[in-house]
Amino acid sequence: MPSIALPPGQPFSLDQTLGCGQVFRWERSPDGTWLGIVDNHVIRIRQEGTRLRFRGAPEEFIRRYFSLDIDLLPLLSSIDNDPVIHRAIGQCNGLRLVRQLPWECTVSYICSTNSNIPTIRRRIGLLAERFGTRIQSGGQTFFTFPEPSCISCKGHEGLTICKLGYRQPYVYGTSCTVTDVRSWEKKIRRLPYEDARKELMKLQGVGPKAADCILLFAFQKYDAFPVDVWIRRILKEQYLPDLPTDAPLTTREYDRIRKFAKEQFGEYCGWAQEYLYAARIL
DNA sequence: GACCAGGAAGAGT
DNA sequence: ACTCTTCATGGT
Repeated sequence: MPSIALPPGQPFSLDQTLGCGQVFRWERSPDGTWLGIVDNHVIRIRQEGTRLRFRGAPEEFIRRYFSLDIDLLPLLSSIDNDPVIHRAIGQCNGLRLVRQLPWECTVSYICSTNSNIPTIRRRIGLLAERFGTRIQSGGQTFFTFPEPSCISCKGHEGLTICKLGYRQPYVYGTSCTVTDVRSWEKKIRRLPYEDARKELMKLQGVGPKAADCILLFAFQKYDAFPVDVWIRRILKEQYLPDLPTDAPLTTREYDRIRKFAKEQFGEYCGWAQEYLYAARIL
């Protein structure tokens, strides 16, 4: 089994990284081995101290997916600007943002609205089972995440068994809009954060929160700061006590929070968001 | 059964 | 440009 030696001074925690809620198609077995489907790879990976043992994809793919090329300590010290984020960083030692595939990430966060993580995971799994390509690995069957044309091929009723609820027409509509994933991806990647955000929000089912998640998790726009109910709660408790409690989050409040986060944490505020989110339960 | 979950669209104003 | 309502599903 191939392995990667993590260099000293380059913190990485597989459990923090895959367990923090940024990805939906990874599962941890009791012995600590994670199994995930990324693109057309069925990856099995475990961490033994400062060594990663893996199967199912080339080493370079693993390094890139887990952002092992990023020098984490300077990045963290750039956001480590107050006691609250300091504690979150301490609690989530070795958490890294991964580089998700844009199309899968987009559909995932369309499916995420007003839902909890287990439900989102189930929807993504159903989409793959229904429309993805079969992969055999280790005597088991898995499915890739489907291309847009595969999702839309049977009309929007074909999606019903995936139990997307009111998100079904959004996934269908967006699949019809993004016919050419490669050029779509290239177009978004080329744009700076604010422009890319506007472009993504043209897609059905993609609002401010989903757009920010897609930009942060799939396009490495690290100045994106997704605001969900948890982040809003944390910011109200720890930073902005005058935020309204339970009224629906308006565009103006969302933008105020984004602006605050950028000023408080800097150009890597998206990483701060993920540390705060991951530490929310602790 | 009420309430919540990594919100967004559409109508009405 | 703001406010209000509705949306489908599963877990607690």
